[in-house]
Amino acid sequence: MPELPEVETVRRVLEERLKGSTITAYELGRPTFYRRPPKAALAGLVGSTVEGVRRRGKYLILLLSGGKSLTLHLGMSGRVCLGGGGAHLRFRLVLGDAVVCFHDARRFGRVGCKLPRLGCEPLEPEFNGPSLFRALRARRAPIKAALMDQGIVAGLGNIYATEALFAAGLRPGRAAGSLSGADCARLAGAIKKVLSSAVALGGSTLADEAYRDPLGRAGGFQERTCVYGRTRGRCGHALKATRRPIAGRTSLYCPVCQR
DNA sequence: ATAGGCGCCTGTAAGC
DNA sequence: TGCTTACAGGCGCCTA
Repeated sequence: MPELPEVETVRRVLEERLKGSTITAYELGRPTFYRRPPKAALAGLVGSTVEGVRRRGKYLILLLSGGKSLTLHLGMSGRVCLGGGGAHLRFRLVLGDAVVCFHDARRFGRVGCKLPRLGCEPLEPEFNGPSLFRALRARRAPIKAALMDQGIVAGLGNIYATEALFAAGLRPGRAAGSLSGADCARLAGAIKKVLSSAVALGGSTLADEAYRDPLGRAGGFQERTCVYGRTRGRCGHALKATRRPIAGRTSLYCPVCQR
């Protein structure tokens, strides 16, 4: 599912391909099927030039001329494709010769939404052991739920929260506020390491093929996971699932390596 | 303010 | 073989 590394991979391709292009038309998918983007988000779209593509957490932001911008969220199954058609078309942008399609089978994605309050960008320097410790100290929720809370850290979902907790040797069910400064330093480092390695590999394309970059290329991180999607950990130990799901998600961990 | 649960969705896979 | 059911999960909203 598109998390920070997948969205960042999409961002890089879009920025490279679209920067400097002017939007000549757009098209909405079946409006009875997909909720219409807010009118204000579409106003003045045609004629605007793409000045850059940003990412904030799991949100993509097209920066447009005239101080405008257009946000995209891929949700669970959203895919951005350069050119071509395909099923489940939600939104299409035409920029001269270039065409960008947003396909969204499960309809959890968003176009033109307002950004909610988001926490730290985990790959920025302001995210570190001390800032993570401050953000978690008063929390009683399980650490994994806190990591997937976009208002605390922006961009982590089930895959990368699971992998980061393994890398830091922490169990997903542990109360967030019980982590020491040293735990937080280790965890912040693990998050940066896992995310940057996943970005370098172009994200994760799982068995369901839900994610591919805008040129149709699969990611490579799924082959490097230690825990997620495995029955036996990369460490060689049998993995366990927490007795109850955390934040509604099955949560795998290694009972030997994670304490 | 925080935490937990539900509903939204459909494609895939497992189960009978 | 063909049907039904469970599961996947990001996020907004609701309640306590």
